[in-house]
Amino acid sequence: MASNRFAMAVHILALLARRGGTMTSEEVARSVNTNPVVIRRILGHLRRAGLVCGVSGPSGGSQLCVSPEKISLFDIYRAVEDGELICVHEDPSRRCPVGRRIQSVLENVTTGVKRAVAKELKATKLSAIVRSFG
Amino acid sequence: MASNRFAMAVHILALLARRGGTMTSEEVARSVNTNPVVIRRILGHLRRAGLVCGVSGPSGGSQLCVSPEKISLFDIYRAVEDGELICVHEDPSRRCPVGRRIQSVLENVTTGVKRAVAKELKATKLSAIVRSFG
DNA sequence: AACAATTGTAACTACGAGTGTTACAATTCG
DNA sequence: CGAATTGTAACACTCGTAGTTACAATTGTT
Repeated sequence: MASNRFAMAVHILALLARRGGTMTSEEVARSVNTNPVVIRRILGHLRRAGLVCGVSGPSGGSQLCVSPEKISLFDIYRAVEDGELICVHEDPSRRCPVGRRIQSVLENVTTGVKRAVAKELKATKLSAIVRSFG
Repeated sequence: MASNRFAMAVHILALLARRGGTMTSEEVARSVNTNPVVIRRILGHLRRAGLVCGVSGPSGGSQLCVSPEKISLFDIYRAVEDGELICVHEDPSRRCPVGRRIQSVLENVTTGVKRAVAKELKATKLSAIVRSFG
Protein backbone atom coordinates (compact mmCIF):
# COMPACT_ATOMS: atom_id res chain seq x y z
CA MET A 1 0.00 0.00 0.00
CA ALA A 2 1.71 3.11 -1.22
CA SER A 3 -0.92 5.76 -0.56
CA ASN A 4 -1.77 8.02 2.33
CA ARG A 5 -5.43 7.13 2.13
CA PHE A 6 -5.37 4.66 5.01
CA ALA A 7 -3.56 7.09 7.30
CA MET A 8 -5.89 9.93 6.32
CA ALA A 9 -8.96 7.72 6.73
CA VAL A 10 -7.94 6.76 10.28
CA HIS A 11 -7.33 10.43 11.00
CA ILE A 12 -10.74 11.41 9.62
CA LEU A 13 -12.61 8.71 11.52
CA ALA A 14 -10.80 9.55 14.75
CA LEU A 15 -11.93 13.15 14.36
CA LEU A 16 -15.54 12.12 13.70
CA ALA A 17 -15.52 9.71 16.65
CA ARG A 18 -14.24 12.39 19.02
CA ARG A 19 -16.75 14.91 17.73
CA GLY A 20 -19.64 12.50 18.15
CA GLY A 21 -21.57 14.45 15.51
CA THR A 22 -21.08 15.97 12.10
CA MET A 23 -18.01 17.73 10.77
CA THR A 24 -17.64 19.52 7.46
CA SER A 25 -14.93 18.48 5.03
CA GLU A 26 -13.50 21.95 5.55
CA GLU A 27 -13.03 21.35 9.29
CA VAL A 28 -11.51 17.94 8.73
CA ALA A 29 -9.21 19.28 6.03
CA ARG A 30 -7.78 21.80 8.48
CA SER A 31 -6.69 19.06 10.88
CA VAL A 32 -5.33 16.77 8.18
CA ASN A 33 -3.81 19.78 6.44
CA THR A 34 -5.02 19.13 2.93
CA ASN A 35 -7.76 20.11 0.48
CA PRO A 36 -11.43 19.52 1.42
CA VAL A 37 -11.96 17.67 -1.86
CA VAL A 38 -9.31 15.14 -0.91
CA ILE A 39 -11.20 14.59 2.34
CA ARG A 40 -14.51 14.22 0.52
CA ARG A 41 -12.98 11.65 -1.80
CA ILE A 42 -11.90 9.53 1.15
CA LEU A 43 -15.27 10.08 2.84
CA GLY A 44 -16.77 8.66 -0.35
CA HIS A 45 -14.89 5.40 0.18
CA LEU A 46 -15.93 5.32 3.83
CA ARG A 47 -19.53 6.07 2.93
CA ARG A 48 -19.66 3.27 0.37
CA ALA A 49 -18.26 0.96 3.05
CA GLY A 50 -21.11 1.98 5.36
CA LEU A 51 -18.89 3.58 7.98
CA VAL A 52 -20.01 7.19 7.64
CA CYS A 53 -22.90 9.12 6.15
CA GLY A 54 -23.07 12.67 4.88
CA VAL A 55 -25.72 15.32 4.38
CA SER A 56 -25.66 18.37 2.13
CA GLY A 57 -26.57 21.92 2.92
CA PRO A 58 -25.78 24.33 5.72
CA SER A 59 -25.28 22.50 9.01
CA GLY A 60 -24.43 19.49 6.85
CA GLY A 61 -21.30 17.37 6.98
CA SER A 62 -20.34 13.78 7.70
CA GLN A 63 -20.62 11.62 10.77
CA LEU A 64 -19.93 8.08 11.87
CA CYS A 65 -22.82 5.69 11.40
CA VAL A 66 -21.16 2.75 13.18
CA SER A 67 -19.89 2.91 16.74
CA PRO A 68 -16.09 3.13 17.09
CA GLU A 69 -15.97 -0.17 18.97
CA LYS A 70 -17.33 -1.91 15.90
CA ILE A 71 -14.86 -0.43 13.40
CA SER A 72 -11.53 -2.22 13.10
CA LEU A 73 -8.51 -0.84 11.30
CA PHE A 74 -9.04 -3.63 8.80
CA ASP A 75 -12.51 -2.26 8.00
CA ILE A 76 -10.87 1.08 7.29
CA TYR A 77 -8.04 -0.46 5.30
CA ARG A 78 -10.46 -2.46 3.16
CA ALA A 79 -12.59 0.62 2.54
CA VAL A 80 -9.83 2.78 1.10
CA GLU A 81 -7.13 0.48 -0.28
CA ASP A 82 -7.99 -1.63 -3.25
CA GLY A 83 -4.55 -2.47 -4.66
CA GLU A 84 -2.70 -5.68 -3.94
CA LEU A 85 -0.22 -5.66 -1.10
CA ILE A 86 2.13 -7.88 -3.09
CA CYS A 87 2.04 -8.01 -6.86
CA VAL A 88 2.46 -11.23 -8.77
CA HIS A 89 4.27 -10.96 -12.06
CA GLU A 90 1.49 -11.43 -14.55
CA ASP A 91 3.08 -12.85 -17.65
CA PRO A 92 5.86 -15.40 -17.10
CA SER A 93 6.90 -17.82 -19.83
CA ARG A 94 4.72 -20.91 -20.07
CA ARG A 95 7.58 -22.81 -21.67
CA CYS A 96 9.66 -22.85 -18.47
CA PRO A 97 8.80 -25.16 -15.53
CA VAL A 98 9.39 -22.32 -13.09
CA GLY A 99 7.61 -19.68 -15.14
CA ARG A 100 4.68 -22.01 -15.56
CA ARG A 101 4.08 -22.40 -11.83
CA ILE A 102 5.49 -19.28 -10.25
CA GLN A 103 2.10 -17.61 -10.14
CA SER A 104 0.37 -20.27 -8.07
CA VAL A 105 3.38 -20.59 -5.78
CA LEU A 106 3.41 -16.85 -5.13
CA GLU A 107 -0.34 -16.87 -4.71
CA ASN A 108 0.15 -18.99 -1.58
CA VAL A 109 2.68 -16.51 -0.26
CA THR A 110 0.52 -13.45 -0.86
CA THR A 111 -2.47 -15.18 0.69
CA GLY A 112 -0.47 -15.81 3.84
CA VAL A 113 0.78 -12.24 4.01
CA LYS A 114 -2.67 -10.79 3.43
CA ARG A 115 -4.08 -12.99 6.18
CA ALA A 116 -1.35 -11.89 8.57
CA VAL A 117 -1.96 -8.22 7.83
CA ALA A 118 -5.72 -8.64 8.17
CA LYS A 119 -5.34 -10.37 11.52
CA GLU A 120 -3.09 -7.60 12.78
CA LEU A 121 -5.41 -4.82 11.64
CA LYS A 122 -8.54 -6.53 12.92
CA ALA A 123 -7.03 -6.56 16.39
CA THR A 124 -7.27 -2.78 16.78
CA LYS A 125 -10.56 -0.90 16.88
CA LEU A 126 -11.17 2.76 16.15
CA SER A 127 -12.21 3.19 19.77
CA ALA A 128 -8.71 2.19 20.88
CA ILE A 129 -7.21 4.73 18.49
CA VAL A 130 -9.48 7.42 19.90
CA ARG A 131 -8.54 6.48 23.47
CA SER A 132 -4.86 6.80 22.63
CA PHE A 133 -5.41 10.49 21.96
CA GLY A 134 -6.36 10.92 25.62
CA MET B 1 4.50 -2.93 -1.90
CA ALA B 2 3.26 -2.05 -5.32
CA SER B 3 6.00 -3.41 -7.52
CA ASN B 4 6.70 -6.69 -9.21
CA ARG B 5 10.24 -6.74 -7.93
CA PHE B 6 9.57 -9.16 -5.10
CA ALA B 7 7.76 -11.61 -7.36
CA MET B 8 10.46 -11.35 -10.01
CA ALA B 9 13.21 -11.74 -7.42
CA VAL B 10 11.66 -14.95 -6.08
CA HIS B 11 11.33 -16.18 -9.65
CA ILE B 12 14.96 -15.36 -10.42
CA LEU B 13 16.31 -16.99 -7.26
CA ALA B 14 14.20 -20.09 -7.82
CA LEU B 15 15.72 -20.41 -11.29
CA LEU B 16 19.26 -19.99 -9.95
CA ALA B 17 18.63 -22.49 -7.15
CA ARG B 18 17.34 -25.10 -9.58
CA ARG B 19 20.22 -24.52 -11.96
CA GLY B 20 22.79 -24.86 -9.19
CA GLY B 21 25.22 -22.79 -11.28
CA THR B 22 25.30 -19.62 -13.32
CA MET B 23 22.62 -18.26 -15.61
CA THR B 24 22.83 -15.26 -17.91
CA SER B 25 20.36 -12.43 -17.55
CA GLU B 26 19.23 -13.34 -21.06
CA GLU B 27 18.24 -16.87 -19.96
CA VAL B 28 16.47 -15.60 -16.86
CA ALA B 29 14.66 -12.92 -18.85
CA ARG B 30 13.19 -15.57 -21.14
CA SER B 31 11.56 -17.37 -18.22
CA VAL B 32 10.34 -14.20 -16.52
CA ASN B 33 9.34 -12.80 -19.92
CA THR B 34 10.90 -9.38 -19.63
CA ASN B 35 14.01 -7.44 -20.65
CA PRO B 36 17.46 -8.66 -19.50
CA VAL B 37 18.23 -5.22 -18.11
CA VAL B 38 15.24 -5.47 -15.80
CA ILE B 39 16.64 -8.77 -14.55
CA ARG B 40 20.11 -7.29 -14.08
CA ARG B 41 18.63 -4.43 -12.07
CA ILE B 42 16.99 -6.87 -9.68
CA LEU B 43 20.14 -8.98 -9.57
CA GLY B 44 21.89 -5.77 -8.49
CA HIS B 45 19.64 -5.58 -5.42
CA LEU B 46 20.21 -9.26 -4.67
CA ARG B 47 23.95 -8.88 -5.13
CA ARG B 48 24.12 -5.93 -2.75
CA ALA B 49 22.17 -8.04 -0.25
CA GLY B 50 24.79 -10.78 -0.57
CA LEU B 51 22.43 -13.38 -2.02
CA VAL B 52 23.95 -13.74 -5.49
CA CYS B 53 27.17 -12.91 -7.26
CA GLY B 54 27.83 -12.22 -10.92
CA VAL B 55 30.78 -12.45 -13.30
CA SER B 56 31.29 -10.70 -16.61
CA GLY B 57 32.46 -12.14 -19.88
CA PRO B 58 31.54 -15.18 -21.94
CA SER B 59 30.48 -18.08 -19.70
CA GLY B 60 29.61 -15.38 -17.18
CA GLY B 61 26.29 -14.83 -15.43
CA SER B 62 24.92 -14.88 -11.91
CA GLN B 63 24.60 -17.58 -9.30
CA LEU B 64 23.43 -18.03 -5.74
CA CYS B 65 26.10 -17.48 -3.13
CA VAL B 66 23.95 -18.58 -0.16
CA SER B 67 22.27 -21.98 0.06
CA PRO B 68 18.49 -21.92 -0.54
CA GLU B 69 17.80 -23.23 2.98
CA LYS B 70 19.36 -20.08 4.38
CA ILE B 71 17.40 -17.61 2.26
CA SER B 72 13.96 -16.65 3.59
CA LEU B 73 11.35 -14.79 1.61
CA PHE B 74 11.91 -11.93 4.03
CA ASP B 75 15.57 -11.74 2.98
CA ILE B 76 14.37 -11.41 -0.61
CA TYR B 77 11.68 -8.90 0.29
CA ARG B 78 14.13 -6.76 2.21
CA ALA B 79 16.62 -6.87 -0.66
CA VAL B 80 14.29 -5.51 -3.31
CA GLU B 81 11.56 -3.50 -1.57
CA ASP B 82 12.56 -0.31 0.16
CA GLY B 83 9.27 1.59 0.32
CA GLU B 84 6.98 1.63 3.33
CA LEU B 85 4.18 -0.88 3.43
CA ILE B 86 1.88 1.70 4.99
CA CYS B 87 2.41 5.42 4.56
CA VAL B 88 1.89 7.86 7.37
CA HIS B 89 0.50 11.24 6.44
CA GLU B 90 3.49 13.49 6.86
CA ASP B 91 2.13 16.92 7.60
CA PRO B 92 -0.97 17.09 9.82
CA SER B 93 -1.94 20.23 11.67
CA ARG B 94 -0.11 20.75 14.94
CA ARG B 95 -2.95 22.91 16.21
CA CYS B 96 -5.38 19.99 16.45
CA PRO B 97 -5.10 17.39 19.25
CA VAL B 98 -5.67 14.59 16.76
CA GLY B 99 -3.38 16.00 14.08
CA ARG B 100 -0.68 16.51 16.68
CA ARG B 101 -0.58 12.84 17.69
CA ILE B 102 -1.83 10.92 14.68
CA GLN B 103 1.69 10.20 13.49
CA SER B 104 2.87 8.42 16.60
CA VAL B 105 -0.41 6.52 16.87
CA LEU B 106 -0.10 5.29 13.30
CA GLU B 107 3.54 4.49 13.87
CA ASN B 108 2.46 1.81 16.35
CA VAL B 109 0.07 0.38 13.79
CA THR B 110 2.62 0.23 10.99
CA THR B 111 5.19 -1.31 13.30
CA GLY B 112 2.76 -4.10 14.14
CA VAL B 113 1.91 -4.72 10.50
CA LYS B 114 5.54 -4.76 9.45
CA ARG B 115 6.34 -7.24 12.20
CA ALA B 116 3.46 -9.48 11.14
CA VAL B 117 4.57 -9.44 7.50
CA ALA B 118 8.19 -10.11 8.43
CA LYS B 119 7.21 -13.07 10.60
CA GLU B 120 5.11 -14.53 7.82
CA LEU B 121 7.83 -14.12 5.18
CA LYS B 122 10.59 -15.43 7.44
CA ALA B 123 8.66 -18.68 7.80
CA THR B 124 9.24 -19.69 4.18
CA LYS B 125 12.66 -20.46 2.74
CA LEU B 126 13.71 -20.40 -0.89
CA SER B 127 14.34 -24.15 -0.66
CA ALA B 128 10.64 -24.70 0.07
CA ILE B 129 9.71 -22.59 -2.94
CA VAL B 130 12.03 -24.66 -5.12
CA ARG B 131 10.58 -27.90 -3.78
CA SER B 132 7.08 -26.75 -4.65
CA PHE B 133 8.07 -26.73 -8.32
CA GLY B 134 8.59 -30.49 -8.07
C1' DA C 1 -38.74 32.43 -3.08
C1' DA C 2 -34.12 33.64 -2.87
C1' DC C 3 -29.74 32.85 -0.83
C1' DA C 4 -25.91 30.63 1.28
C1' DA C 5 -23.47 26.52 2.73
C1' DT C 6 -22.31 22.11 1.87
C1' DT C 7 -21.81 17.63 -0.47
C1' DG C 8 -20.50 14.62 -4.27
C1' DT C 9 -18.17 14.23 -8.40
C1' DA C 10 -15.82 15.34 -12.74
C1' DA C 11 -11.84 17.24 -14.97
C1' DC C 12 -7.39 18.79 -15.00
C1' DT C 13 -2.36 19.34 -13.56
C1' DA C 14 1.81 17.82 -11.36
C1' DC C 15 4.63 14.45 -9.59
C1' DG C 16 6.85 10.20 -8.39
C1' DA C 17 7.43 5.16 -8.96
C1' DG C 18 7.94 1.35 -11.89
C1' DT C 19 8.89 -0.95 -16.27
C1' DG C 20 10.89 -1.41 -20.52
C1' DT C 21 14.33 0.04 -23.83
C1' DT C 22 18.80 1.58 -25.98
C1' DA C 23 23.47 2.49 -25.28
C1' DC C 24 27.97 1.81 -23.62
C1' DA C 25 32.20 1.14 -20.73
C1' DA C 26 34.34 -2.66 -18.27
C1' DT C 27 35.36 -7.41 -17.82
C1' DT C 28 36.61 -12.00 -19.26
C1' DC C 29 36.91 -16.13 -22.07
C1' DG C 30 38.63 -18.35 -26.33
C1' DC D 1 41.88 -9.51 -31.00
C1' DG D 2 37.04 -10.38 -30.90
C1' DA D 3 32.79 -11.94 -28.86
C1' DA D 4 29.85 -12.34 -24.85
C1' DT D 5 28.36 -10.69 -20.76
C1' DT D 6 27.75 -7.63 -16.74
C1' DG D 7 26.64 -3.28 -14.49
C1' DT D 8 24.78 1.08 -14.99
C1' DA D 9 23.18 5.42 -17.00
C1' DA D 10 19.70 7.73 -19.63
C1' DC D 11 15.34 8.10 -21.54
C1' DA D 12 10.28 7.30 -22.68
C1' DC D 13 5.98 5.56 -21.29
C1' DT D 14 2.41 4.33 -18.18
C1' DC D 15 -0.05 4.43 -13.86
C1' DG D 16 -1.55 5.84 -9.34
C1' DT D 17 -1.95 9.65 -6.10
C1' DA D 18 -2.53 14.34 -4.38
C1' DG D 19 -4.01 18.65 -5.07
C1' DT D 20 -6.91 22.06 -7.38
C1' DT D 21 -10.89 24.31 -9.76
C1' DA D 22 -15.48 23.98 -11.09
C1' DC D 23 -20.20 22.92 -10.75
C1' DA D 24 -24.81 20.60 -10.23
C1' DA D 25 -27.60 18.97 -6.40
C1' DT D 26 -29.19 19.36 -1.78
C1' DT D 27 -30.76 21.69 2.30
C1' DG D 28 -31.24 24.99 5.97
C1' DT D 29 -32.17 30.19 6.82
C1' DT D 30 -34.28 34.47 6.08
